[in-house]
Amino acid sequence: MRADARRNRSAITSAALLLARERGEAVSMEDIARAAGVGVGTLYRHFPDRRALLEDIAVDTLRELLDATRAEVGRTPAWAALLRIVDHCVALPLALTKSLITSEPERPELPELEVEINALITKIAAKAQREGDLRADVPPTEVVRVLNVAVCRCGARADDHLTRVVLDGLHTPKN
Amino acid sequence: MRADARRNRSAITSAALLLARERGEAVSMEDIARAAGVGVGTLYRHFPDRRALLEDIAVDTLRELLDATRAEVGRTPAWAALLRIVDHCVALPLALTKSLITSEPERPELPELEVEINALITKIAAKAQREGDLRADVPPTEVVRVLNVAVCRCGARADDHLTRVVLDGLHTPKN
Amino acid sequence: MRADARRNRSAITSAALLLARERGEAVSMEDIARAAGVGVGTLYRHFPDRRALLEDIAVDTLRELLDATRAEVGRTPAWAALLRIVDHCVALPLALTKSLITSEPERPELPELEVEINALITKIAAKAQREGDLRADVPPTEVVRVLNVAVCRCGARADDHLTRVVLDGLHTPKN
Amino acid sequence: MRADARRNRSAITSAALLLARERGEAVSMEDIARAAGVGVGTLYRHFPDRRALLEDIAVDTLRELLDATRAEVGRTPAWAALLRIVDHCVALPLALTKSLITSEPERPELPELEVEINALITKIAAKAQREGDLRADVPPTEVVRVLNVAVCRCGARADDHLTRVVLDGLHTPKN
DNA sequence: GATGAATGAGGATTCATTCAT
DNA sequence: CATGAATGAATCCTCATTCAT
Repeated sequence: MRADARRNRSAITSAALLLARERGEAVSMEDIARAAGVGVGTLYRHFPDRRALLEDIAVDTLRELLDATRAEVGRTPAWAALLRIVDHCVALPLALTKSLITSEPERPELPELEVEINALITKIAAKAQREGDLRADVPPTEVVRVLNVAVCRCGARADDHLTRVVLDGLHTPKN
Repeated sequence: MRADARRNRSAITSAALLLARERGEAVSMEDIARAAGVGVGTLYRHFPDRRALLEDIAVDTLRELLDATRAEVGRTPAWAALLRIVDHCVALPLALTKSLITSEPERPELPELEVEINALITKIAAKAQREGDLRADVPPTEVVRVLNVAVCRCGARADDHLTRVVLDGLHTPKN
Repeated sequence: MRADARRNRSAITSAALLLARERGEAVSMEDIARAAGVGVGTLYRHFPDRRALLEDIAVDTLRELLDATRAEVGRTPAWAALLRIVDHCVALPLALTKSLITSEPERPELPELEVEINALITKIAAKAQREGDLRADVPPTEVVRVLNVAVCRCGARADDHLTRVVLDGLHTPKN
Repeated sequence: MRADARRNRSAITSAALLLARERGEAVSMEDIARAAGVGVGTLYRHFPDRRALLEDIAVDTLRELLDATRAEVGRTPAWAALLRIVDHCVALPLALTKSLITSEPERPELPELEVEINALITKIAAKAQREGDLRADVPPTEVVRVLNVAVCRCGARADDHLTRVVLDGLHTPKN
C-alpha cells in the first residue's frame, strides 16, 4: 500500500470516528469524505460500503480496547484495573460499536472481539471478588453489562457522579 | 372527533411508539402507517409532519410519567416511591423523548414537563435523604440524572441486575 | 333541486371563481370547499371532478359574456359597443377560460360559446369598419384576438394606458 | 467544471426552458430530468431546488435581454431599435420570468436586471419620442409596460397582427 | 344529502453507491 | 489512484378523489 493511500485511509477513519461521535450513526458518506479531505470515490476505494467503514472503525476500537484490557489482566488490585479500563473506554465510540454488533455485522471479528474482551473483564472481575473489592452477589459476567451501560452514554468518567454511583454499586462497602 | 378517527389516531400513536422503541428514531412514516393499518395520508391528517408525530408521542409519555410521579409525592418511605417511579419508566420510550427535548422541539410542553417531573423527583429524593435511605453525598438533582441513565436504556426494571446495582449505588448501606 | 343544494352550488361556484382569480389555476379543492363553507364531499356531489368544476365556471362566464355581447349587436356606433364589451370583460376570469378551452375540454359548450361570441364580435367589428371607426386593414376576425390579449391580463379597463394604446392601434385615426 | 457536467447543466437548462414554455410553471423535476436525459440527482447537483433552477433560467434570460437591449442604446432611429428589441423577446420565456420576479425571488439579480432593462428601454423610448416616431402622450415608462404585455404572451413577433396593432397604437401616425 | 376522514398516486428532495474523467 | 459527477431508490409530504358516518 502506497504512503498516500495509507494516509488517506487513516484520515477517513479518523474523520468518520469523529463525526460518528458528534452526530451519531447518521453521518453521510459525503460529509465523512469532506471532513477527511478526500473525494467520495477515495472513500469507496478503501471501504466497499457504508457499513464496512463503520464496522472497520468498530473493529479498530475493539482491538484497542482488547489490548488495553489485556494489559490489565493479572494486575493487582484487580478493582483498580477495572477502574482503569472504564476510564479508557471514555474516548471510544462504544455506543456505535454496540449497535453494529447487535445488527448482524459482516465482519466476524466484531462479536469475537466482544466475547474476548468480556471474558477478560469477567476474569478480572472474578479476581476483584476474590480480593474482596467487588460485591460478591453480582455474577462476574453481569459486571460487564453494568460497565457497558455506565460507559456507553457519552463522556462517562470514573470520577463523575453517575459513574461513581454505578461503581459504588459494584464496590464492596468497607465499613 | 369521529369514532374511526379516534381509533386511527390511537393506532398510529401505538404503532409509532412501538416502532420508535424497536428501530430508534429512524422509522419511516410509510412504515408507521403500514403498522397502524392506515394510509400515509391518514398520518398526515392527524399530524402535520414527522416531527409533530414524534413530539406528540413524547408529550403523551411525559404527561403520563408526570401523573405517576405526582401520585408518589408525599408517600412514605420516599425510597420506595423512587423505586416505583423507576419501574414505571420501563415501558416508556424515554430515550426518544430525551433526544427530542434536546433538539429544540416545537412543543413547549416538552421541556416544561421535563422540568416539572425533575423537580418532583428531586423533592422525593431529598425526602429519601432525610429519611436516611438515599446516600447523602449525592445531590438530589443528580439523582435525576442517575435514574435517567439507568432507565433510558431499554428494559430497565428495578429488579434486574443493572438497575439493582445502580440503585444500590444510591442506597444508603445499612450495616 | 332543493333550495339548500342550489345555495351550496352557487356558494361553491362563487368561491372557486374568486380563488381562481386570486391564485390562478392552482387552487386546491379543499380550499375552495372551505371558502364556500361546505365540506369537500359536497363539492364532489355537485361536480364530478376538479376539471368539471373549473369548466363549469368557464361556461357560466362565457354564457354571461355571450349575453352581454348579444345586447350590443346592432347598437350604434359599433365602436362604442366594442368599448363596452371590453369594459365588461374586466371582471371575468378569461385567462382561466382560455386555458381550459385550449386543453381539450369535456364540455362542448366551451368552444361553441367561444365561436359564437367571436362571431358576434366579428360582426360588430365589421360594422365599426363600415362606420369608419375601426382600421380597415385589420381583418374583423383578428380584432377578436387583439381584444382577447388586451383583456386577458388582469384588470384591463378601456381607460387604462395599455388598453387605450391597443384600442388606439385599432381605431381609425381622425385627422 | 468537467466537460460532461457543463453539457448536462446546459441540457437541463434547455429542457427546463422548453418545458416551462410548453406547460407553464407546473413542470415536474422528474420530467425535466427525463427531457434532459439525466437522472433527478443530477438536477439537484446543479441546482439546490426547483426554485433555484427556474430562477437560474430567468437570470440567464434577463442577462441575454439586457445585452441585446444595451446593443440597441444609441442606435438611430430609436423606433427601429424598439422594434428589434420586441422581436428579440419572442424567443424568451418572459411570462415565467415575470411571475418569478413577482414572488420574492432568492436571487437579487432578478429585480435588478428588470430595473436595468426597463431603464434602458425607457431611455430608448424617450429618444424615439424626440425623433417624432413614438406618440408623445404615452409616458416613456409606460411604453415598457405596454411592450411587456405585448410580448409576454407566447409568440409575439413584430410582424404579427396583434403586435402590429399594439405598435401602431404607440407609433406616431404619419399622414 | 352533508360531512370530513381515509386513501394513495405523484412530486420534491436526499444520499449511498457507481463510473467517467 | 483520486476525483466528483451521475444515478435512482427511498423518504417526506400534498392533494384529488372515494367512502364511512
